[in-house]
Amino acid sequence: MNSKRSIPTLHDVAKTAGVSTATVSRCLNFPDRVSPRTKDKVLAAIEALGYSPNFGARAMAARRTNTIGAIIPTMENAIFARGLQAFQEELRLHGFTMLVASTSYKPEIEEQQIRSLVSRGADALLLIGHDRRPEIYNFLETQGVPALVTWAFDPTSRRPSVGFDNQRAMQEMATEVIKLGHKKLALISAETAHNDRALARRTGIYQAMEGAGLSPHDLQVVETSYGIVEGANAFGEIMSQGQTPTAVFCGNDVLAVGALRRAREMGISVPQDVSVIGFDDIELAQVAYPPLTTVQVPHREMGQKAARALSRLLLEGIPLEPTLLKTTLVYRNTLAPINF
Amino acid sequence: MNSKRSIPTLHDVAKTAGVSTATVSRCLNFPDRVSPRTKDKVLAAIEALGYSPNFGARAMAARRTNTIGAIIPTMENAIFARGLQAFQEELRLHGFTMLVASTSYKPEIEEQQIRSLVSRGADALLLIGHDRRPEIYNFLETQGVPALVTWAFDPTSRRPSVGFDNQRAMQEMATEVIKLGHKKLALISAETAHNDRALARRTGIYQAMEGAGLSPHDLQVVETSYGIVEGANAFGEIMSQGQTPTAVFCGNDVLAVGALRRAREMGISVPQDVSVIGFDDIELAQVAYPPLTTVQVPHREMGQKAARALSRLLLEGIPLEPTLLKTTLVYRNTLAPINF
DNA sequence: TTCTAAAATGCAAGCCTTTACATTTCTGCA
DNA sequence: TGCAGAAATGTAAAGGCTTGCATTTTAGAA
Repeated sequence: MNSKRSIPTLHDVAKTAGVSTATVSRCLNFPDRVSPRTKDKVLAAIEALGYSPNFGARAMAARRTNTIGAIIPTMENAIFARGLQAFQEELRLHGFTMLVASTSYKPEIEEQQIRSLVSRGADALLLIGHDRRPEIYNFLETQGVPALVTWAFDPTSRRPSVGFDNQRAMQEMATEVIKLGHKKLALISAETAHNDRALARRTGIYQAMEGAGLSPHDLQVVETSYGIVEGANAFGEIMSQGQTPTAVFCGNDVLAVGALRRAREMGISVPQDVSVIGFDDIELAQVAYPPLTTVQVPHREMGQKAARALSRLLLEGIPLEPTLLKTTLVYRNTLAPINF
Repeated sequence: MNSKRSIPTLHDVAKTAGVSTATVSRCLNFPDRVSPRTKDKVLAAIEALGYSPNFGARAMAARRTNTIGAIIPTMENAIFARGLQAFQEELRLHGFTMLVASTSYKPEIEEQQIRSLVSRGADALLLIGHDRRPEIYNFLETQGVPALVTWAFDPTSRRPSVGFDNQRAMQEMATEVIKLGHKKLALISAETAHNDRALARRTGIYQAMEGAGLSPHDLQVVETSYGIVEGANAFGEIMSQGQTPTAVFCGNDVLAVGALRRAREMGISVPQDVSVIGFDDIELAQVAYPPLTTVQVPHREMGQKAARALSRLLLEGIPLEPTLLKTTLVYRNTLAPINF
């Protein structure tokens, strides 16, 4: 019986409170345009009926959903989980809800997800990295859905982003490493195919090498997918070649932790025999043994600022501004000078 | 000019394709109820116009949003990130999108978020744990929004859940620990106030102790909030008392990793001087040093099964069934017998 | 070729809220 | 008390899609 009673509508509330639907609507959306007496009646009716506004109708009439979509590779990567968490918390403060979709790093899935979230009524989108087909950007434009790029900052791109300069950050780190005397280098990179962040990090190393007069051939690059085991295998591969490097950069901390583990298994001491450098500074980095030298990225700050920028755009019409966040080199125990 | 052109509607597509709106709609929703020739025309029109269905209208007309809400404490906790990731992936396979909200472990925020997601049109909800006010469950019922509880399994509750038995899992682990000769125990617990999972885990230890004839007084309990540092501090507190335990249970792996770290700082050897036991088996546990003995929980499986159950309910009307998932004891290097 | 049943398509009524505009009710002052 | 202007409230249209039902087209059998 209870379950058969249909869901109460604005109309029911209006009838119960003895007012018009317009008044009830105003009560909800502009409480001070309504007299206190009426407001009380209406709120009582809402309470009594257990009314909750119908989302579809609301979205249609108001032409907005107060929902923002976020499309990331995967939440299992702590950097995205952390950033999204901050993003969502900040969004909530401004009255927005977060829709989440993931791509497993596959561009086709990302396209689908973008379309899906747009047709799901997202008022705006958070995207990772700049690298996608222009058609997608066009689609977003015709649909009138603004998109903000994060986790990357490309000064040459005209699309606004809230992020950090992957290339510069890695270049700084590599410069320090080279200063310590390292000349034979390796990089365990995430797959660069559709990942401008991974690409930028690699480029950063090349630039540092060039600046120090090293040949690009002195960097051995292995690309691998994401995961501790994958990092371990890549490290194993690198260290079984003839010419072993003295410093191994890793595209992210997870790969680095894998490298560390394989090093231990192979009886290679870090940093005595080889230095290992991570990227991101997630929790894992400080828990790893030995604690990992890495590049600290302000993931939470990024999520928060992205949310703020988007709310301001949607609520006040303030256009998105490119925002560059700072990264920091974190020296822990996996990097040592070459003449140890 | 381009940007001024308004967003195309179903009607525009119908006109362009020379068919009725009903046909276009069917093309989108029941492709095989439409002749191939017509379908081609319509799809071409959709493509040409860059049409994407209006969500609000769709939701209103169809009385559903194909959106499922998930309300978790925080994505920064890897167990939830992992579970949600699997949840979202599976949801996508069935055509649903995931709305995410987080509570920071605060019941008031959870209530708000539940209301918020319901009014955001969530067709169903994923919730963590059983413990919440009956009013909330009533609200969900009047709104006709089914909710599925996860991360917990309470055989006495009539609400369906897809989860595991926290109490039983911890009891099994504690029984093993006691078998190894440990008699003085400690527990670094997550806050139990609004967390039935934490409570159940504690109860599990008490039950194992009772089964082995130990007094409840032989378990020293410290409650703390989530975090590595928090775990470290709790461990420090426990080990500075007169009566130090020989085994320290931790409510989760993160706390355990903190304990491990503080142990090292204090010069306490694990497991020689004291055993440390985690819960969850997240990545951190295997990376920790020494690798952590813990309880493996099938987070991904849980997310996936929850998604399946909910899709089946929404798509085919198959009611939710309580589903109990198995946990496993994972022996690594932080647990040793007492007469080491 | 004609007829019938099935398949494809069209028509039009909702779905529930917001909001511009119209109307009524106050409030305060002359 | 009467009146103007402000405040509160009401009326009704609009918003884009789905879907039950009606109609047309098609395919296959006679």
